[in-house]
Formats: sequence, C-alpha cells, structure tokens
Amino acid sequence: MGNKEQTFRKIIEIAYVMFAENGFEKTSLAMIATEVGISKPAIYYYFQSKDQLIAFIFDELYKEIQHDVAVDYKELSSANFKEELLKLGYKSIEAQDKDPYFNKIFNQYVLLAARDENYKRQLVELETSFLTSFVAILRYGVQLGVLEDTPHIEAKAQMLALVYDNIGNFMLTGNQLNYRAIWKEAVNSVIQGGKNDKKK
Amino acid sequence: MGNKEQTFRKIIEIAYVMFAENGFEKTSLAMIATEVGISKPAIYYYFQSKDQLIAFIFDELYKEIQHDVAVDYKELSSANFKEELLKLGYKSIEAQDKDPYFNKIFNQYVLLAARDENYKRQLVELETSFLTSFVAILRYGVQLGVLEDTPHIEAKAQMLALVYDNIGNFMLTGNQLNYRAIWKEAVNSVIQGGKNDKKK
DNA sequence: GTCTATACCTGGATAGAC
DNA sequence: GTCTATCCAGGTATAGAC
Repeated sequence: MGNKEQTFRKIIEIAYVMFAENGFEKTSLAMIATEVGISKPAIYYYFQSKDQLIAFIFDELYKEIQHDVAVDYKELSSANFKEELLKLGYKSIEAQDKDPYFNKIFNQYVLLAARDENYKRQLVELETSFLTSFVAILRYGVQLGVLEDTPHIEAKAQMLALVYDNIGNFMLTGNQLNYRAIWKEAVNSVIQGGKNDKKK
Repeated sequence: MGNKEQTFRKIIEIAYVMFAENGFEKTSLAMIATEVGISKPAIYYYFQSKDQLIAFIFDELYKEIQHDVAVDYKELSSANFKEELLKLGYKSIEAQDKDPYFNKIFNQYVLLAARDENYKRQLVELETSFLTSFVAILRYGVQLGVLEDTPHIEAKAQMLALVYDNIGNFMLTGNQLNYRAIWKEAVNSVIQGGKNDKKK
C-alpha cells in the first residue's frame, strides 16, 4: 500500500468517526485535516469536495451492508433454525456495542435522503433487501417445517425486521434495556405461532 | 392574540417545517425570515439565537409527546382490549401521514442528543415513559385476564413498542409496506401467547 | 503528493435608526 | 417591533510554490 493510499484511508477513517460524533455540518474539513495530520487543502487532492467525501463513505457502507445482509441458508436446518435466528440478533447487538458510530452516521444519511434523490434511492434499496431477506428466512423456515405456512408470513417477517432494526436505534440513545430478551421474544412470537414447538 | 404573538407563532411554525425539510444546519435564519416575511434581525427580537429557537421547538414537541403517551385505561376492558391496542397503532400510522414533518425533526434531535446532554436527558425520559406506558398497558391486560402473566411481559411490551416506533421510521423513508398488517401481527403475537383466544 | 496563502462566500449575530 | 447596515467567524475551494 503506497503512501497515497495510506493517507486516503486515513482521511476516510477519521472522517467516519468525526462525522458520527459531530455530524456532517459541524465537522469541517479543517478539523479532519488536523486530525489526519495534513493540511486542509491536501484533502482536495483526494476528494473533489466535502460532499464527495460524504458520498464516498456512504458507498462503502452501502456495499458492506448489502454484503452483510446476505444470509447463509446452508447453515439452517429444522433443528437449529430458531437458534440461528436468535444468533443473528445477538450478533447485531454485539456489533452495535463495538461500532457505535455506524448508527449515528447511518441516521444522518437517512436525513440527507429527504432532500437527495440518490441517497433516497439507495436507502430504499437497502431497506428493501433487508426486509426481503427476513421474509426469505421465514419462508425457508416454512419449508423446513419449523413454521406454519400462513398468508401472514410476510407481515411476520417485517415485524421481526422492524424489531431487529430498532434495537440498534434504541441502543444509540443509551437506553439500557435487555435487548437480548426483547429479540428472543420477537423470535419466539414468530416461531411459536408455528407448529410442533418443542416443550421447553 | 396580539401582533407580537402572531409573528412569534409564525416563526415557529415556519421554522418547524423548514427544519424538517432541510435540516437545522441547512436552514438559515435568513431563509426563515424571508418565508415569514420579516427581516433576519427581526427574529432576534423573539429568540436569542438560532439554537434557542431549535430548543424552543423541542420543548413544545416534548410536552406534546408526553401528553399523547398517556393511555386512557378507563376505556380498556377484556372485551375490547385487543381492538383498542390495534387502534393505537392505526392512529399513529394515520398521524404520520398527516404530519410527515414530525419524524424528520425528531430524528434530528436524536442526533443532537449525541453531543448535547440536555437533549439526551430529555429524550431518554421520553423513551422511558414511552416504553413504560406499553408495559403498563400489557400489565393491565394481564389484570383483565386477556394476557397470561409471564415474567416476559416486560420484554413483550418493549418488543411491541419497538415495532410501533419503527413503523414511523420506515414510513419516513417512503417504503410502502402494509404497516397495518405488521402492527396487527405484533399485537397478535403478544396477545395470542395469552389465554383463551377466541377462535377467529 | 502536500504545503502556504488566499479568495470568496455564507451565516449568525449586533448596533442603532425609525 | 422591525428595519438597514455591518461585523466577524468559519466554511469551501483554488492558485501556485515546493
């Protein structure tokens, strides 16, 4: 990795953190440059503008999320279905603790989307594939025989997705809830509506 | 209502809409003043600073929300419990359609809270009473005999609250889902875990 | 590839007239 | 109560040296 590439990554990583902490507007390029250890105009060598830096960070997040959202069906069986679904939520809860910046940044893009068609389009895409993957998981559960085949399976999946997603938002506020218990309830409520639930 | 009071309200109402549409930072006092039909310095006659205007709007929202969150228990009976719970969600879904600004503004205060202790304190308060009221409703349901008394009642209530809350966020993005169906699933999943469910 | 210097603008805020 | 005029800080962005 050349020197150029190094500075490039450093700008992105530092900007990511500062944007999350102070917001896009309250983070000036001068602040970022100082933190990186270069001068303000040097940033313009790597990015055409502040907006482009913001957009670049979004693109990276976008790719990352679309990658993460893909579920590995091979791992799922009727025996471990519920357990794997639980794990999915637990993992996200732990991830939030590790990278508290993600949600803060992401929420800002949601706000930007209100007045920028590009962000809006991409965010709707993300949301859609997010919801779709939950529907797909539950449908697979039906196939495995863990869940009953009801016409409400889509609504059930979306409900689950809403809980999954909002846990992140609530953690952001610093509200200390038993998120694992909440997720467990959500999973239970979807699966227990299913058939032949093993007695605990 | 005097002339003074009139201009005062007009500033607030216009600022509310513009803040929601463009964000706090991208809405300058000059823009607000033009829209109101006065000059920029005239705003300073009513508000000490832009931040104070933003804070004032939050205070009004704060009071309004705390008022709305209070549930009327007298209306609830074992016969109409589920129905009333459903209505609660439906009402919120319709409200969102009517005032699309609310969620956009509110999300901005959530972001501000990350770097302002006052906002943070008040938002946690709101969130707490929001969650508490859902717990209270379900506990009342237990009392009415509509719900089974499990130790998980708190987690169930919080799950329900997360769905309720996140429906608003998803509507914001413009994602067209069957939100009523999702809410119905959530309510069903909480109540059907209860006892003596009437056959459909 | 990164710097210094600087142009240029916008936005918040104040002074003081009416 | 509202205006005109003005100040000033801080922002993005560019020119040009090294």
